[in-house]
Amino acid sequence: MNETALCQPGEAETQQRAAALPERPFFTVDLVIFTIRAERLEVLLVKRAERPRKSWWALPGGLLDLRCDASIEACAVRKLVEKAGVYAPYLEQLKTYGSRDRDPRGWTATTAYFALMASERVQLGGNQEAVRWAPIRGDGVDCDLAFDHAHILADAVERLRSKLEYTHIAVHLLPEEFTLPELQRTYEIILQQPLDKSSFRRRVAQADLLEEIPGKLRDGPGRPAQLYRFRDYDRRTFFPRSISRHAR
Amino acid sequence: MNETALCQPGEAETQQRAAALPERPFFTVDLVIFTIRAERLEVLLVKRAERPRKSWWALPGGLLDLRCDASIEACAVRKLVEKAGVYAPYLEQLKTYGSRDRDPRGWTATTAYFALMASERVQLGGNQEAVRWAPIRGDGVDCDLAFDHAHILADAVERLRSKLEYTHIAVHLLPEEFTLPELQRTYEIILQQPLDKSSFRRRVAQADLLEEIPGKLRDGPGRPAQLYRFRDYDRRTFFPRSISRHAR
DNA sequence: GAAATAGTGTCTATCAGACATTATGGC
DNA sequence: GCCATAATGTCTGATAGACACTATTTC
Repeated sequence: MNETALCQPGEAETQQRAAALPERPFFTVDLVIFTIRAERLEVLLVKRAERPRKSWWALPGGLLDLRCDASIEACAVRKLVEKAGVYAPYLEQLKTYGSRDRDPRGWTATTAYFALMASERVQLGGNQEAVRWAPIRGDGVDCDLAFDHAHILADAVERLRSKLEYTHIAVHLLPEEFTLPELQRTYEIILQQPLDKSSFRRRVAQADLLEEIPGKLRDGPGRPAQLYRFRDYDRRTFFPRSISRHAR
Repeated sequence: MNETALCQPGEAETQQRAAALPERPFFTVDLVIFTIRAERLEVLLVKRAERPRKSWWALPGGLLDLRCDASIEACAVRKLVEKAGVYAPYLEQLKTYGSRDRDPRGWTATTAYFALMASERVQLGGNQEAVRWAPIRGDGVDCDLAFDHAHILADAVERLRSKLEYTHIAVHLLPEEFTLPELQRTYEIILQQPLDKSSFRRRVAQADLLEEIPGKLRDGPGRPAQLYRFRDYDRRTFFPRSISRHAR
C-alpha cells in the first residue's frame, strides 16, 4: 500500500527511503547446465559449503555482483565460466523465482538460466568445489536439492523437452562435428522415446541448418556415418512443425 | 570474483556482508496489460509522475514490497488490482530484465508479466493517475516509453502472438460469453491477418474447451451467432497444431 | 557372405487451407 | 425477396509416420 515507488509514478517518496535496506531482496542467478553423458541427460550440481542447507546438492549459482556484472545475463555468463569453464554455449533465460520463503535468510529472487553444452567442452571445478553430474530421471534428479531447486530443475527439463519439439537446440549438446544418428539419439534420450529415422532426417534436411563435412566417422560396426556441422550458429533454428506430436 | 555467496558455496563470507546495501539491486515488477478495444489490440500505459523520465509514458509497475508481497507473482497480482481493478485475469511471467544501465538510478532488475483481460472488466485509475490505453502498431506503441519499456513491450507482443498459435489464451481478452466470430476476430486482430472461418472453427471444436450457451446473440445485421463460454478456466489450452503456420 | 549400421524410397491416413453451399436472422 | 452474417460441407495438396528397401563398412 505505502510502498515506495521506482517505476511507479503517482506516489511520493524520497530516493533515500527507496534505497533503504529492507526494500531490496537478495538477487541471485542460478544455472541449469545440461549435457549428454553416457547416453543420459545430465545436469551439473554443486555441493553447498555454507550454512543454509550446508552440504546439500544445489544448482550452481550465486549472488549478483553489482560491481562487475553489467546485466543479469552477464552474471549468468560469468558463473557459467566459473563453474563449467565454458564461454559460449547455448544460454537462455528460464524464469525468475522470488518469494519470502524460498530461502531461510529472507526475501530472495533468483533468475534461472538453462545452458546446453557438449560434455567434452566442460572443464569442471574452477574453484575445487564439490561438483557432480547427476542424471535426469523423469523431470528431476535422484537426490534432494536445496531450496526450490528441484522445482527450477523440473521447469528447465520441461522447457528443454518442449523446445526440442520445434527447434534444433539439441545440436548444442553435441560436439562441433556430429552425425545424424548421434543427433537423433540425443533427441531420443531427452524425449525418452524412439523417433523414426526417415522422418527425423527429412525434418533436419528441410530445416537446412546442417552442412556435410566431406569426411566420415567410422563407429564400431556397420556403415560409417556422414559428419555434419551446424551451418549458422546464430540463425533461429525452428522446425517447420513439431517433432513427436502424437506421443503426448 | 570476490562476490559474496548466497546460493553459491565454496567462498567464505559473513551474512552481514551479504546483507550490505550495494549488494542488492532495486527490484521491480512491470505489467504489460493487453486488451481488445475498438477492434484493436491495446496496452495499458501510465504517465510517470516522478523524477527519472518524469511525465513519460511507461508500463505500470513498481517496487516489490518485501513486507506485503509474499512472492513476485503476488506483487504482480497486487499491482494488477491497483492499476486495472481486476483480480483474476490471465497473468503470465514474461521475462526478467536487469542491468546497470536500464535506469539512471543504478542497478535495477524488473520481472515483467503480461496480462490479458476483457476491456469491460477493467476499472482504471485506482489512484487518479494519468492512465491510457495505447493501440499496438507493429510490435510497439506510437509514443516513446521510459527506460527499456519499449523493448519489454515488444517481447510481450511477440510472446502473445506466438502463444496464440498454439494456445487458446485469446479467450481471456473477451468477456465471459462470446461468439466464435468474435473469437476469430480477436485472433485476426492480434495476428494481423485473416483466418479461414472453417479451419478456425474446426480447430476450436477439436480443442473442446468451449461450451454452447443455449441463448443467442443478435448482432446488427445477419444471422445471430451462438454464444459460448470457456468450459474450464484451469485446463491447459493448447491447440493440437499451430494456427496460421503458412503465413510467416 | 553375415552382421551391423547408415541412408533412401514409397505408401497412406490425416489434415489444414480453400472455397462452395446452406442456414437464419432483419428489413 | 434481398442482404448480411453464421455455420457447415467438400475437395485437395501437403506431409508425418510407418516401414520396406538399398548402401557401405567390418569381420
